[in-house]
Amino acid sequence: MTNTEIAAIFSTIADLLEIKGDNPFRVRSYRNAALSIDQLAVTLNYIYKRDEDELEDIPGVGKGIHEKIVEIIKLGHSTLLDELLREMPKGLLEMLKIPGVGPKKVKLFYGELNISDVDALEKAAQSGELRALPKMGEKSEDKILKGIKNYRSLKEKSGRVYHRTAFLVATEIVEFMKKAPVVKRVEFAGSLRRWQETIGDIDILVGVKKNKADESTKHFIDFPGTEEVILSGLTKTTIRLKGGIQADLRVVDESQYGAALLYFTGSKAHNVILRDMAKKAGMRVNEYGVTDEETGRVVASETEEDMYKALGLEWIEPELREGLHELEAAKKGGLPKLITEKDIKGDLHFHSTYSDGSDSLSAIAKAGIERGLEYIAITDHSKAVGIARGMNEQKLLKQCAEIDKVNLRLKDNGESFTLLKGIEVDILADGTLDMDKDVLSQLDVVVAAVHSGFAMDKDKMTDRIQKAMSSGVVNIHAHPTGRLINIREPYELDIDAVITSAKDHNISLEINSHPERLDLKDSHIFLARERGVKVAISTDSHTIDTMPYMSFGIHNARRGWCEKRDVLNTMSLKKLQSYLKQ
DNA sequence: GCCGTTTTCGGCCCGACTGTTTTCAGTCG
Repeated sequence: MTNTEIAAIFSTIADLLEIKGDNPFRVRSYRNAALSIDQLAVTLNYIYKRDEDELEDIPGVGKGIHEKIVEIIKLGHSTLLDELLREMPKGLLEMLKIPGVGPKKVKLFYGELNISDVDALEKAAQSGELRALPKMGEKSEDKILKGIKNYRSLKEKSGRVYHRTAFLVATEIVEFMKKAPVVKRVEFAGSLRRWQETIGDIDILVGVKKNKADESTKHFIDFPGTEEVILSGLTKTTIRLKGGIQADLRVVDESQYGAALLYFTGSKAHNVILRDMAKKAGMRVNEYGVTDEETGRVVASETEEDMYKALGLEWIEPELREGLHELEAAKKGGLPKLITEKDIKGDLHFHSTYSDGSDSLSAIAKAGIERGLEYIAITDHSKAVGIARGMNEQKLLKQCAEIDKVNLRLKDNGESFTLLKGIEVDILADGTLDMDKDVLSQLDVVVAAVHSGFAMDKDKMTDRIQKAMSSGVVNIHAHPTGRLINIREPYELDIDAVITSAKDHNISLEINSHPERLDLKDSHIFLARERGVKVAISTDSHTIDTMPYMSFGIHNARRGWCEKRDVLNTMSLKKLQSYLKQ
């Protein structure tokens, strides 16, 4: 069973215990453990096999959850969950997903009216049965009906959107908010600012001059993309946009902007740990500042730097704020110096008209120069990928000759830009490469990837990739897990073993920057980096229009704690060429 | 159920908004 599946079991246990009215701190423990397990870079199964007791090194996992993990690994299910599901129907869990319906309401509806799923809840709300219950009225019924409608339309779209999708809308909102004269500062916060791969809703933070909150709220509601105002108070407003995404606005006094930005950037786990640390130091942290408990004086609020500093911490990059190791590192002054956009010197995965790309070699070179790159590796598909017009040996050699010509012309024109000869060669089902080795060894860079046989079992797939890695000609292993976010699960793979092989054969793992791929994902990047494996941040562009996607890969690398030295394509052309030759 | 620079018990982040009530519980982030 995967970490995500085991995390889901604990999360479900937490929901059911909460409906039952169990100790809220026990509920929180299961929820924390679920979060922590889902963010883990190694599999629970791997830890269990290596040394069972190490399970308790996972934050939020103690004796009780340790035992339950072992039970799930051994039996394939949890007896506690089975028991809870005998007491309460599964449909109650779905009811929790309706906005405005929480555990107490679910318990009330189930206990008093025997409502056990969303359909029954809808009927009861329509017939006006719910208003007979304590603390329920007509408005509550309306709210639930609306909530059910939204839940159903979102369910079709999986609820979370790609970072890029949310980013484009959020940028529009930010620009719109800047037009209001009362708005002194505005930016997006939340998972968007942390560059999480998918986004649940958009958080916008606005700083205004004293007592000007309502003007900015009015302006926000007038955003042309607004479909419906869900709630609106003095400092907090939520709207639903026409595409279905929800956007939250928070308005604070500009003198408290840093405190609010820190708070609304999160993550929740980061905030919880931060507040706990503050508490131990006699301070209280909220969205308005850091307060010294003893004197009652606010000691920081204006900037994030001030906030962290007041707690004895370095400023932490948003991408690191996941409540994993960053606060400990900040305390010791041991935060990484994250890679930035300007560290990138080239792109090592690019398709041209020689396979399924839409631009010519010279157009790609021109675009590379315009973006200030030193090099782009042309890596078209090999023949196994028929649908992408993959190349045979002959065509590849022909392409190499044209690359030489383009490079000569660039040199004559005084350009310091080079196209590298490369390929994205297929790793066939048996682990051999889809191209003659003698031809491959003539190239500057060989990118290898799996494009078929995704349903292979875990051991076979792992062997297949390891065999390709030991071929002696591969430099980069592309989109290592094959996932498409929200579309296709990664293929079964022992990522630990693949990272070890990459290290043994000095192969770089790709961070594919396409917003639907982001493969490797953040936690695997962290693991690779820890083991000393370099990553290559590539766009896998099929048109020059997607070259800006590099930015998504960079932020993903930052989420994996990558510094400049961890990334292959931060090397200058000269360095890279001698590195690849070795 | 977890956790420990006030350790093995007694805590556990903090505040806004809503709807239903007359002071607050429930939900959300």
